[in-house]
Amino acid sequence: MRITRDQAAENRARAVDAAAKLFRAKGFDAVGVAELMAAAGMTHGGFYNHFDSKEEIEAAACERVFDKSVARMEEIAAIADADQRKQAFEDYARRYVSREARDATAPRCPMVAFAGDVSRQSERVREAYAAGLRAYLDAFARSRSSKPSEAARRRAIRQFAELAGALTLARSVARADPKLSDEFLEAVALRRARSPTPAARSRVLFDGSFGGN
Amino acid sequence: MRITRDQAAENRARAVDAAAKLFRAKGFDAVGVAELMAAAGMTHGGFYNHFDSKEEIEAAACERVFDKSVARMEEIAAIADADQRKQAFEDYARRYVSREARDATAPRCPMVAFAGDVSRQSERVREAYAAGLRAYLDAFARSRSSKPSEAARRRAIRQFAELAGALTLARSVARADPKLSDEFLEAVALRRARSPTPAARSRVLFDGSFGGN
DNA sequence: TGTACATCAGTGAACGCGCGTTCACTGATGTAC
DNA sequence: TGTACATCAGTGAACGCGCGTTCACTGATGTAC
Repeated sequence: MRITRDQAAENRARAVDAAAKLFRAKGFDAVGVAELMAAAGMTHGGFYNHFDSKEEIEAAACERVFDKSVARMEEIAAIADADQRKQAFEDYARRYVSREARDATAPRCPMVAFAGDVSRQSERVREAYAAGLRAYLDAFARSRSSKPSEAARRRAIRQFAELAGALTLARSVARADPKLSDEFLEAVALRRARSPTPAARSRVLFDGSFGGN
Repeated sequence: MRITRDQAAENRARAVDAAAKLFRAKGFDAVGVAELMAAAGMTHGGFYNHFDSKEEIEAAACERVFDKSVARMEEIAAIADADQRKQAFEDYARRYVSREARDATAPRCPMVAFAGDVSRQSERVREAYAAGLRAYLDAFARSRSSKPSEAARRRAIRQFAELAGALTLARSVARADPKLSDEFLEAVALRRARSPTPAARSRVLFDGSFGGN
């Protein structure tokens, strides 16, 4: 039964949304076309009306995830007042390594979700990922500092590597060793604190889990 | 045709070795039992003489990879002279984010190879991974500093997150954007240099690629 | 605006394929005497 | 030490299953008059 063009476009968008979430949660290869279409409220047969292959929805979903992350980072970079921007950035970083971010089934950060898998995916997906990472990192560096320089960019890259690394490692042992997992989050969240009390430590992680996801 | 017990034990060990390499290169799910056995010079039918399931060889391979990494880290931690130990540790860190490490098909570091996938694997594999990460991180912290303290451990964790994060990110865009990939390696390798010349930069990355893999 | 028909988004069965696992079989090894 | 037989590591065919992809079909939509 044929449906309206608008309805068809909505159906495609729902499939990409479902893919964005499922791929982040389980990885590209562990999610089948039938599962994607079912999550979008359809059956698998119609998949190829919208996409020429599974590869295409992988790339589309990857772009979708990056679009959201980049938009969020751009918002922070766009804050005119330097102090306010710094505050917004630090809030972002604190939430990035919060328990809530770690315990989410599907990581919000495209790098945490995809970095390990993407080099084994098709060129199309790798290109979408690389373009996304470039845009994200640029916005990240601009959010951190208003004066662009090589040194500032290197500091931004190092800080992002630290954040993404810590969240990835914290997620990797979240179930098997929750205490070790917490250590990864705390070590990064407490970056600037000298010798925090246990209370301060849990406050940082608790606050980090607030403020939306 | 029956073979000697020693030969059988060797065959099992070869299978685990092959698995350690193939799983690091392609991830657990992308390597089949038949491929593992073929890499060890056998056919797939005999697999269940050695392992009760694919899960078991995944856990065994994970342990094997960690054993090597932990042993290497322990060697550094065991160096009595503080200056020599510091030097050995810095060499290790520099090689960790070298181009050679990035371009290796199978990452040597178990965290870089497995962190993204391990939370989706069976409990057996997750436990093997968590035990390995605990041992590795302890040795890493001891290599960095002889005076154990909470703060020193947090610094060690942060540095390891930075190293593993940078290598993971560098690998993720190695083919699609080699320049961006280099930036991740350089930003971490040049950590202590203030404003390095391009020559110094490439020297660091070049030296980093020496000293064995 | 109303009618007639071509279009095409979605359905569900079917395809070939590779996966993890099982199994009957082989024949040299390990063991009992 | 020599013989007889049970053991069992390795082989390769076969299994059920889920995957990505294809296809004949359906029927409301979009279009031409």
